[in-house]
Amino acid sequence: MGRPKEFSREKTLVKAMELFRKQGYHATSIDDLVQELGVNRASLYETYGGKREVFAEALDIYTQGACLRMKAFLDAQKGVKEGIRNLFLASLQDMKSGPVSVGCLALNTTIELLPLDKEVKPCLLGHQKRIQGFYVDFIRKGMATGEIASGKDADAIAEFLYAFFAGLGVLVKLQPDEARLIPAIDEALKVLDGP
Amino acid sequence: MGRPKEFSREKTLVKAMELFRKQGYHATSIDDLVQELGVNRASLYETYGGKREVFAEALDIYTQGACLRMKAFLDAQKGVKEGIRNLFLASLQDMKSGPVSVGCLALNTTIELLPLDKEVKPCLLGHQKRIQGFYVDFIRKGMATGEIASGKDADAIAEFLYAFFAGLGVLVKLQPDEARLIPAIDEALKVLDGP
DNA sequence: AATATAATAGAACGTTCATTCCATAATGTA
DNA sequence: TACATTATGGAATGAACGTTCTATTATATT
Repeated sequence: MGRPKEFSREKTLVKAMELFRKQGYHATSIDDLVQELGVNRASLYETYGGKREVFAEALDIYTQGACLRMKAFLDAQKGVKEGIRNLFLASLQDMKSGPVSVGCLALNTTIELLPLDKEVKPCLLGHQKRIQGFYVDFIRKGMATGEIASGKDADAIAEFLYAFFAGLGVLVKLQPDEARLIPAIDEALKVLDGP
Repeated sequence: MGRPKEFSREKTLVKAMELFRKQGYHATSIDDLVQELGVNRASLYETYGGKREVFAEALDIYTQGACLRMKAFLDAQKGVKEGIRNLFLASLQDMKSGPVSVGCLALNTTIELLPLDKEVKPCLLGHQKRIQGFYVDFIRKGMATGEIASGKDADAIAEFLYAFFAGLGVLVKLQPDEARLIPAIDEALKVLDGP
C-alpha cells in the first residue's frame, strides 16, 4: 500500500540522538537533521511530527539504551567498588567519543531544556530514578557479600553517585583529558569505604 | 557631550546575567533583553556590541562575583568540613532562587555553549581553576590545623569537589527540593574524613 | 540661544528557523 | 493495466531571530 519508506525509523532516531547529543537542541536545526539523517523534510514531519517530537523520541531511546547498558555492565562486574570505578571510566570514554566531548544527553537536556520544556521532565526524572535504583541494588549486593558496610545509607550513596556522575558529564566537556578526572573519581569512591 | 545614558552598564549586565542564567543563551532573545533590561535596542548594540558580547560580559561578572563570594564565605568559616558543607547548602539556595532553579551560569554555559562557542572556554576554565584553588587553599589550611589528614591529595579532592558541585548544579534543576540532596552532600564530605 | 554630540524610540532589514504544500515517484490492490 | 495510497524532492510560507538605520530627543559646550 503506497510507496515504502526509504529509511528505518530506529536508525534515523539513533542518528538524531547523536546529533542532539553533540550539538544540543537549539543548535540543531531541521536542516541539520534532514542532511544528517538523509531523510526528507516532509517524511521527517510525517513520521515524527516535528522537531520537538524527534527530540523527545531521541531522548527516550538514549535513556533506555543507557539504562540497559549500565545494568549489563554492572552485572558483569565482580566487586562493587571496582565495578563502579570501571563503570565511571567506561562512561567517561562514552561521553568523550572522539576529540569533542558530547557528554550525556539526559544531563545536557536537564540543563538546556528542562527550564523551558516541562514535557521532558518525566523522562529525565524516570531516568534518574532507574539509574539510582541500579546503584542501590548494586550496593545492597555488596552489603550482602560483606564488601560494603551494612550500616551505610544506600539511597544517599546512590544519589551521591548520580550527582557526581552528572558532574563528570560537565567536566568532561570542559576538560576532555580524563587523566585529571581519575583521581577525582577515586576520591568519590571513598564513600563506599569504612563503616 | 551628548545625551546621557538612561541606564547603568553594570546594573543592566546583572539583569542580563540573571536572564541568561534562568533561560540559557539560545532561549534568551534580544527582545527579551530589551524588555527585561529596559534598554533600547540601539543602545544595547552601541554599548555592548551584540548578543554574544552581552553574554560574554554577563558570564564574566557572574564568574567574578561567584569567586568573590565563595572566597569571602570560606574565609568566614571555622572548620573545613563544616565550612564546605555550609558552602554547598548556601550555593544550593542560590541556585534555586525561587520556585524555578536557575543553577550556575558557568555550568549551564559549559553544557549549552562550550561545544559551539570556543570563546567561552578560557573564561570557564579560568573559573574552574580559581574555584579549585580556593578548595585547595581551604583544605591545606585544614591540614595545618590538623582537621584534615596531611596525607590527602588536596588537588584531587578539589577536583572532586568541583565535579560534585557541578552535579548539584544539574540535580537542583531536576529536583529542586534540597532535602534529598543533603544526604548526598554528607556522603560527598566523607572524602575529607580519615587518613 | 545655537551647535555639536550622544542616546533613544521604533521601524526596517536580511537571514534563518520550523513548518507546510505540491508535484512526482513508487508501491499494493483490483 | 488502472487506481488508490504512501513516500519523496524541493519550493514556498510565515514567524522569529539578530542586527542596523533613521528620525528624534536630551544634554554639554560655545
